[in-house]
Amino acid sequence: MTESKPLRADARRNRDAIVAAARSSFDHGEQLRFDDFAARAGVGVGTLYRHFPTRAALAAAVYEDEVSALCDRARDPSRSPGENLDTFLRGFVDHLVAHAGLARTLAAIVDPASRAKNGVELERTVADLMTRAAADGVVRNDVNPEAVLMLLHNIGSAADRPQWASQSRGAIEVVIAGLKRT
Amino acid sequence: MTESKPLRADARRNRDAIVAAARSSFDHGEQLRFDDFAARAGVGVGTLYRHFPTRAALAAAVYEDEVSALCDRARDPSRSPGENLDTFLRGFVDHLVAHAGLARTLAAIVDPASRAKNGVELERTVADLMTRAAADGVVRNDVNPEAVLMLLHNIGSAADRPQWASQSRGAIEVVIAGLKRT
DNA sequence: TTGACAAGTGGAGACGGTCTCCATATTCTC
DNA sequence: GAGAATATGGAGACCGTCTCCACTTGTCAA
Repeated sequence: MTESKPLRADARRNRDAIVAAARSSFDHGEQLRFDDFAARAGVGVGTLYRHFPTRAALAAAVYEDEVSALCDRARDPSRSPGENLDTFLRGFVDHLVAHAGLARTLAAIVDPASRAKNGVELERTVADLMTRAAADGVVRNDVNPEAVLMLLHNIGSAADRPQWASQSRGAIEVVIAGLKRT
Repeated sequence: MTESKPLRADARRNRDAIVAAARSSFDHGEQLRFDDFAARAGVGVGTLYRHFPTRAALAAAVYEDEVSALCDRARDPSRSPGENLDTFLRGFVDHLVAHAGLARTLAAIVDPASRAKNGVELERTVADLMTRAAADGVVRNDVNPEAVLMLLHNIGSAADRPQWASQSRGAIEVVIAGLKRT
């Protein structure tokens, strides 16, 4: 929401270190005491609490970083719009599969509000990729981006089913094929 | 599972008092410290922990009592089988509506295992009521009890939607009507 | 009834995770 | 480089959770 003040250099550094440490231990499926995130990041507990008053706040920051990283990689000027869309979708699923522990942890901790907030950025990204690819004539223009987003969401929220990894890759290929102009 | 040893009289009394206290505070939506359940029941913490090692264990006991009470009231010899079935179904929903807080709390705490365990008793009761009513010729005999149970289950798990109470009563009337022999 | 043993009790206090507080340190601004 | 603003860290307060055991109560055979 409020992007407010620019952080002082050292504060920014510490914040980033904390988020990185949290991301890593979430990803490994570790169940840490909240204070331990501080130790992992090499900062004091006070610093941890100033930046992230609760576990959920920390998880939200990790989640936001994940979404941003994904969205940033979405547009590569050296590729065609159609390739960008395909690459993004495959990359999305690959990322989820490679970090299933992270996906599970975030699904369990992140609260609906920040989930929704970051969903907006994702939606904008997908919509943009689809619009460009459609303008280029390679994908259909009668598909709602939200429909695609819903499919992605369904893939993500099934992260604890057996066979999930292979099923996900199969599913995203179906989506990619389904988007192609016939 | 293991019904094991019969409790000593005082132990039984204490256990019942704890469950009653828990039921009451769950119902009121209170968020008590675990130790406080003991105080409410007028027993020591040690007694609470011996009977219920965890919050989930306590919730499971409350849940079991609820289901048993519901099932016990199911068969009234002074009524016809058809009336018994109708009464049971309406009573089920009335009970849920009257104790929405309890339903919510139990839904949040009770673990799937004990949910399943008590589900069996419910299913037996419903199946029995339906069989008798069908033998009496007042309801159809081509409906699976599990289907009815599924309808009941969905009613219970929607306990926090707005309009839930009136929608639930409407829904159960549809079920009752739908079961009648045409 | 009573004695003796098993069963059950209560609550002080150990334990451990969460969070606050503030003297000190670092960065920023001019 | 001085002063203001900002950020730090970690000792220890705080507060639920849970254990432990000296003591009480119930049970039952005699």
